[in-house]
Amino acid sequence: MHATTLHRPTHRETLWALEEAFERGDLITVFGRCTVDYDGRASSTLGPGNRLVILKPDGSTLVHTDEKRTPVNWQPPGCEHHASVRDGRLRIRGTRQTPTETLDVDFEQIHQFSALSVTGGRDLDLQGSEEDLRQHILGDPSLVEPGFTPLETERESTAGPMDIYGKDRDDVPVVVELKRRRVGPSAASQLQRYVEALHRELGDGVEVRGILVAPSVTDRTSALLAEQGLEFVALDPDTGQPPEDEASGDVVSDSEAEDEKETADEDDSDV
Amino acid sequence: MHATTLHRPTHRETLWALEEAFERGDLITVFGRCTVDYDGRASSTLGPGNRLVILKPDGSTLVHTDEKRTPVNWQPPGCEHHASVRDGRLRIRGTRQTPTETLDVDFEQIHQFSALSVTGGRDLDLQGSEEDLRQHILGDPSLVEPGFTPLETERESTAGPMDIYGKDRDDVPVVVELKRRRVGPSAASQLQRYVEALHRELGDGVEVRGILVAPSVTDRTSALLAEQGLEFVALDPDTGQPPEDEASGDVVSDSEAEDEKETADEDDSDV
DNA sequence: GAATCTATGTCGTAG
DNA sequence: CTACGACGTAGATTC
Repeated sequence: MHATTLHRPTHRETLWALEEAFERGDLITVFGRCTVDYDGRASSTLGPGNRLVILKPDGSTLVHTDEKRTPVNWQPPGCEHHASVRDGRLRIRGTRQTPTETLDVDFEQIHQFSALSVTGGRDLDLQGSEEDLRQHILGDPSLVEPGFTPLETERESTAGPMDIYGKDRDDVPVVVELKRRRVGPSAASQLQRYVEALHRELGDGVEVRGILVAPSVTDRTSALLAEQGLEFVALDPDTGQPPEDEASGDVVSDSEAEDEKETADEDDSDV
Repeated sequence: MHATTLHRPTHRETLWALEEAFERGDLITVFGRCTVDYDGRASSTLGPGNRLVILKPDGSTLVHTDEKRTPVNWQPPGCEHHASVRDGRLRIRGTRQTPTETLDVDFEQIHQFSALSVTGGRDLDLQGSEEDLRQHILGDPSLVEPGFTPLETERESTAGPMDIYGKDRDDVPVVVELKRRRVGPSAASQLQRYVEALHRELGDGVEVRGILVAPSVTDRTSALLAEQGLEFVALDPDTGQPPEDEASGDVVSDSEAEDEKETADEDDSDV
């Protein structure tokens, strides 16, 4: 692990440092006053200002201002970084193909340069996804409704793959569409497409049910589902259980507060 | 403008520096070996590794590894930053309400701390958006089809607002849905929802046309549109013209190459 | 590569 | 606040 930092380097010093950092595969940050030009799927220009530019060894490029989670300009992974000095000014260019896109960062002044070696520990363990919800249901299909039997996941149709395909207690085909959060109209339409595709596949005379499973649903979407003869089942992706009624108050255990107290002593400090 | 950097600071030194930086409203970067725990809409844990942590004065928090454009963990704007030292270890916590979410970054080792004052120049000028496409069409409605007359944009319906509402040469109502890029099935469904809503509003006997305008369309979506009696018009959001046939080769002007040559001299350098 | 869908999507805007 | 849709969405998966 190493971290090199240059304070107020010249444009040319930064170019040298960039060359070495590219070579080492470092994660690079450049803080300075710059303009940004992007051209590709769309195009944009950004006037002069102080920004934090991040260059990752996988080709990702991020230009961050002091606001927002999303970079003001960027380049996705796989782009090629290229730095140059023209008329004494540093330019960092990121280019990619398919689609052809170019991002130019032109520096007026460089306040800080850093090259950081970032390695290891990249795998995230995430819970509460749509996949979790599916596992809950496959483990206990009656969560959808008593007598429901899943037959297939990702079953193909002309409208694309459906989340869960199965039959109800009366052997009526059922399409289940899962969403990890409150659903809007697009989810109802998506389910509708699958139901229609199955209708065509199995014959117009065959009944096909469509069930949308999500923690909750908006009013308009609820109406849309009713119109289309689709059903809704409320399930939480974390627990696989029907979500708490919003009227019920939160029950908070006091164990966490005790932990805080235990670890606090005069050597500890807060900001 | 200022930029303070600490090289291999202690956890406690970093805490002090954080306090001052929060106070000043700086953009903060902390590079170090850390673990990350997130709990909120979903929940996740991330084992030890070297990462770049960015704290913005608007409350945004980003944890970046050496890969991907998207941070491995984050907190959106509006969250509150809080730093503390427990048992000699720095913890940075970001919390927000609605929804309740907590992000904890626990440091084993801090390789570098920086506080940067980032101000001004935040306005981006972006071209080639859906709004551009709309302007092209309103300026020359015949781009959709000869005789088309736009009557309203963002016209409300029970299915939500439609991009352009108008009439064709025979006074038949037309819903136009705009997309800035190649469209998939969801766009067809969206248009279908609007057409159905208009049908109900104007009476089932009234003919309503739906036209999807985008640079191109996938095959399955094309079939979906045909089934539903919807139409497609190919237009490029940049030019407002029918997109080039993919068979036609790119015509590249050589002016850029000349520019490069002009500005290149022995003082200039590339990486 | 193209197509399709999920996402702790994020972001803007209207109600 | 919520709802709804756009986004240079990014990212994963499948074909």
